[in-house]
Amino acid sequence: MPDQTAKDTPYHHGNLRQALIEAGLEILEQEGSRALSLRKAARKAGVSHTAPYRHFANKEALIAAIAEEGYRELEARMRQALAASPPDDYRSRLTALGWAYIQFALEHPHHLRVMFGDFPETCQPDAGDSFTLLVQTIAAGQAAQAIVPGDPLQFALSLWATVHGLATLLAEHKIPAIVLNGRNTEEFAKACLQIPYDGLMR
Amino acid sequence: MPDQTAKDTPYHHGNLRQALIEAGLEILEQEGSRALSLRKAARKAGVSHTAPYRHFANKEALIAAIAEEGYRELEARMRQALAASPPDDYRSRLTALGWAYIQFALEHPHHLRVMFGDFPETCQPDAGDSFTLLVQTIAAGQAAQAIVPGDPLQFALSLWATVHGLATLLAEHKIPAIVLNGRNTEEFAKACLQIPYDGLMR
DNA sequence: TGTACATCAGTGAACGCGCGTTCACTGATGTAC
DNA sequence: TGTACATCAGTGAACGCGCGTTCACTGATGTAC
Repeated sequence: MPDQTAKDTPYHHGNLRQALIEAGLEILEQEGSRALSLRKAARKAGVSHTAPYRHFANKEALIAAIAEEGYRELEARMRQALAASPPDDYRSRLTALGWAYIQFALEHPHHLRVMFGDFPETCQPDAGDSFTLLVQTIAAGQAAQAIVPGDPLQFALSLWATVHGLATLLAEHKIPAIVLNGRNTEEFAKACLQIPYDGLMR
Repeated sequence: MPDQTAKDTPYHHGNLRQALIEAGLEILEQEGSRALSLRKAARKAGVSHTAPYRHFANKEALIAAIAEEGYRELEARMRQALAASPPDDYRSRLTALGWAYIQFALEHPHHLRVMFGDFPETCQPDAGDSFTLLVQTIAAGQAAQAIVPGDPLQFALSLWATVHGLATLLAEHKIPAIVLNGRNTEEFAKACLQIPYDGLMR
């Protein structure tokens, strides 16, 4: 085992793969996805610019790993949000899911961009699990007679679109100030989510 | 006036600014936003790579012009969609607006990306006019007692988010195949839009 | 109608940069005996 | 417990590339007289 205290730059990094992913995430947060490069991630991890090739076949592979990390984080947040909301209030439960998604987007806008388009075919929709979470919540709501009958997949996708759209528009600051109307983001986002619950038409 | 037929590469291009914007759009469609460069646009327009600086201060300025072109095109499509739908059926009118938006996204996914984030602070939300179109439609629907009372800005934003989310998810192929369930895109998208009209909760 | 000249549009060489990827290499690690 | 050696992780030089931007320039245009 190398003496990490005496010589704090051991030849073997120890966990370079994860360190590169985290370096990539930092670059993403600080400089955006266009600045993300293998060389910069290596530099940030304190390693020569060819070392990443021990762990990733090429640049795309690093990006894919970063995207996967995002899917995992997003799903974890959504699970936590569900766990923390009242078991029988499906309106709250759906809102909690949506708000968790939006919070992630606001905290990591560039990460979200890597996950959903921006890069080539790299990132497959591994968002599957978070989506399943939403479908299950809707199905449970239907079983409890709290949600209208109908295809839960279809419902889930419509809600997902609303939340995803809201998340990206908020994260990119594309919401006109007039609409926000002085409200904070949470208040505003949750108000937007109410609309598909109750419906617009009469 | 230069003899364009005898010598078809006149020294003066004529309308280089617009030609560069169109070259940029072609690059966007064919190779995506990461491949968009001033030099490539110049090459495509058949001009030296420094010529663009006569018309754009820098790369960002070209990108901003391309984004603006997109806002204009999107607004035009939405206007046409409104004009072509029954004046008193607000459900149809809203769906027409949404479907026009989604069609634009499907035909020009990379253009949409340039318009809504992806690039730095370049692109301001000049989408204002298309958004206004939506707000007005909702307000008219309320005046006609077809739409529930409430802040039309809030309603518009929620619908916009749904449509925008649907558009980006479809354009990036992030919709799980199970959800599409064999339907074509139009059918599917319009079904998604019905949900905020009628509401999920009961 | 013809000419001088200011103005404008486009040119091409040059700059410095960071990138992805390859290659032959060297240092560290751990396992078999 | 000690040593040989295969294996693995990281190095550093080198490649070729396309990029944004600058600069002094040249060719074309149109207007004033």
